[in-house]
Amino acid sequence: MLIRKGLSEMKRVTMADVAEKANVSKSTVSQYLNNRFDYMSKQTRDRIKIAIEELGYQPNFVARSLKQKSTSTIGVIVANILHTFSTQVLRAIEDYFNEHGFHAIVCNSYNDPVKELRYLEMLRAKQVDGLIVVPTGGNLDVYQRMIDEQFPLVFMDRIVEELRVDSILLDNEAASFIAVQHLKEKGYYRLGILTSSLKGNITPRIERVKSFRKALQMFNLPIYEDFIQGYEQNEYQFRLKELLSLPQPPEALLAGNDFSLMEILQFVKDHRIVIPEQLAVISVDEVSFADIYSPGLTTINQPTFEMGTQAAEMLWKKIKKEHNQSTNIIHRFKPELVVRDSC
Amino acid sequence: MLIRKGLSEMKRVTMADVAEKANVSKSTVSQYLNNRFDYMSKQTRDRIKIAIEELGYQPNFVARSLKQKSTSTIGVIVANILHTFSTQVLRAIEDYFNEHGFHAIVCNSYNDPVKELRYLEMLRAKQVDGLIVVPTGGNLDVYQRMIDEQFPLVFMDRIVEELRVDSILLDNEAASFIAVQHLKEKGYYRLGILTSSLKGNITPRIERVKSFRKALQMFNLPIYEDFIQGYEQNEYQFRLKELLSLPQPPEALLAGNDFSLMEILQFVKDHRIVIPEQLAVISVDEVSFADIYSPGLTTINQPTFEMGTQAAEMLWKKIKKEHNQSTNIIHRFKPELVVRDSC
DNA sequence: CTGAAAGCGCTAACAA
DNA sequence: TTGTTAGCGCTTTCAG
Repeated sequence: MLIRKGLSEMKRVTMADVAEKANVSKSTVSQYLNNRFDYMSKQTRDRIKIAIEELGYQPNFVARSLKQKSTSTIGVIVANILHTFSTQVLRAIEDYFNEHGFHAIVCNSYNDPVKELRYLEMLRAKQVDGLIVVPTGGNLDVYQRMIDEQFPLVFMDRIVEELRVDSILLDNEAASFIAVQHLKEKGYYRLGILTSSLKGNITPRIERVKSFRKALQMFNLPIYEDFIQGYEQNEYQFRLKELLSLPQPPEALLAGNDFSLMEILQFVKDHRIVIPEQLAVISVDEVSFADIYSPGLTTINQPTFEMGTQAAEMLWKKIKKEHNQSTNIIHRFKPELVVRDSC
Repeated sequence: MLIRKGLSEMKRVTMADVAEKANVSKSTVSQYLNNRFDYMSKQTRDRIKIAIEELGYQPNFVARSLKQKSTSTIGVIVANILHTFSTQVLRAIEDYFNEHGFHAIVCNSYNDPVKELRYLEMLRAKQVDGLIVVPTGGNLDVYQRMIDEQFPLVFMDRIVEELRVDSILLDNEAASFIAVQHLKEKGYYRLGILTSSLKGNITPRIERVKSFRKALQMFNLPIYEDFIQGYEQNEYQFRLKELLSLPQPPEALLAGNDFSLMEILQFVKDHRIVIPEQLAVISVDEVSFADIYSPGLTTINQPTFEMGTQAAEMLWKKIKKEHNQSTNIIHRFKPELVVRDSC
């Protein structure tokens, strides 16, 4: 892999070195490396093989990328890799692209459009072949330019109304409907949904809240606006206290995401509330401990792997030009109800 | 960003286009982009600025990488991104490198040396500037060559005896000692440790089991070999059944990792065992639900962020040649006991 | 203060 | 069947 020169001078082995050693030209070596054996004599092939092994030659993909205008690398920008949703989706994307010899550069925007912009620019400068992103909602102009250029792009989890981009989302309406239907069947009457901050227009939160209301109507249940809330991180505990101290508190709560579920469970524990007798609980997003918690937690699961795989496949087709770039299909995935004992 | 040619021909804007438009040479544009303004007249600077904006020029990092032999990209190979440990470490690495304008390509080896090898080769071919890896234990020759070449490399979580590589690990001995000490103080006498398969020589598992025995000796507690086990994934439940059906079952169990903890809690739930009265539980690795579980789970936490940051910093110094490449310091991080109610 | 020219390592016509 | 040649887009001496 390295050629020793003089005492300690090192130099990377290049294709030229291989060519020289094998007594052929660079282009022949290039042919060899790209498996174009069609017109190559067994002899030269062997000579090249030996030369490569003896020198420990390893191709320089960067040079190849420059020439071919393709890096076999994609970029993925998620909000925060610490969220289960992100990791599972990432795993699926990873697995898919690795099958095709591609790699992924992973970035966290932390929901900050400024960070997002920096990543977008660097990733494009690094010539990634495509991008899968959970968009913050900012940087419309940058995305629009990408769309105009037909740059392969797929959004996940969120919709940006102004942009025509194919997007992968949960069918959030179905999630809310399933929850309400299940709760009604179980005999609960005063239902609520609690999720993270509604500021910032995060699609899944907005959609779940909105369609929760719609579902209540549809199932002829009363709508208590107090029970339909997006809380800031630090207000959950005292707001829950208020909520459950009401003369007519909610009988059942839908946690709009795993974070909200944790907060609810924290409150339940601190106040020795019995689930489901005193408060029924159901949540969107599976959590690792749904099974082992007592009582088992009824959850509405997102098919995260399928969603990640689908995003990857769509991007792949765009990269390979097998797919029209400028569609904006919203792919909705059905959530799945897993009934346990919390409602 | 694109120049329209004829009817629909598109062409990426290059430095040459900017140079032409601004009436300067490519090298001047290059100077500009690299902030070498020292000897540049205000005029040319402005002209270049305008030309860049009007053309929507974006530098091609690949070309730059080829010339400079540095990609500002590192590779990270973890066993499985779905593990909490991996995500947290990854986050820390990400954050650190982004501060320095670097990006990370993330790969999952799934503990498979063959996959690991493929990744190593591709990442090197893509000319990453350094590598952080949780090694499978295979591919010794490849790593040895990297070491010989002084390629920036840091290991995490596992030691490969045969290789001189700087490594970041938990002080596993301390973890076992803390557990045994705490359990003894709480009055438990018959102690056990359960962890994942001991085949495959995975450092943390081996070390935790080994030092658990040592700790028992040190604290004058009896050693029951039956209670010191590495189970395969599918045998936990029936082995636990055997274990807890013994005339003298363990009074307390240390879960060697989060996976083992889940299995224990599953068993506990299925058999209505009361923690800590019938069985005390403590675990290495924090889990998200330690607080909200009833009873709260006493855990021995790894400082994952610090570990990730340290790995990143070490790699950074090696990349920047501020650090000797060929040391093999094992950095041990102290775990932290968080007492809750499960023992 | 700016430009000319060589070259990073590889690919791909086109020749031979 | 193999070699020659001309770049890919950028950086970097070295001249001017």
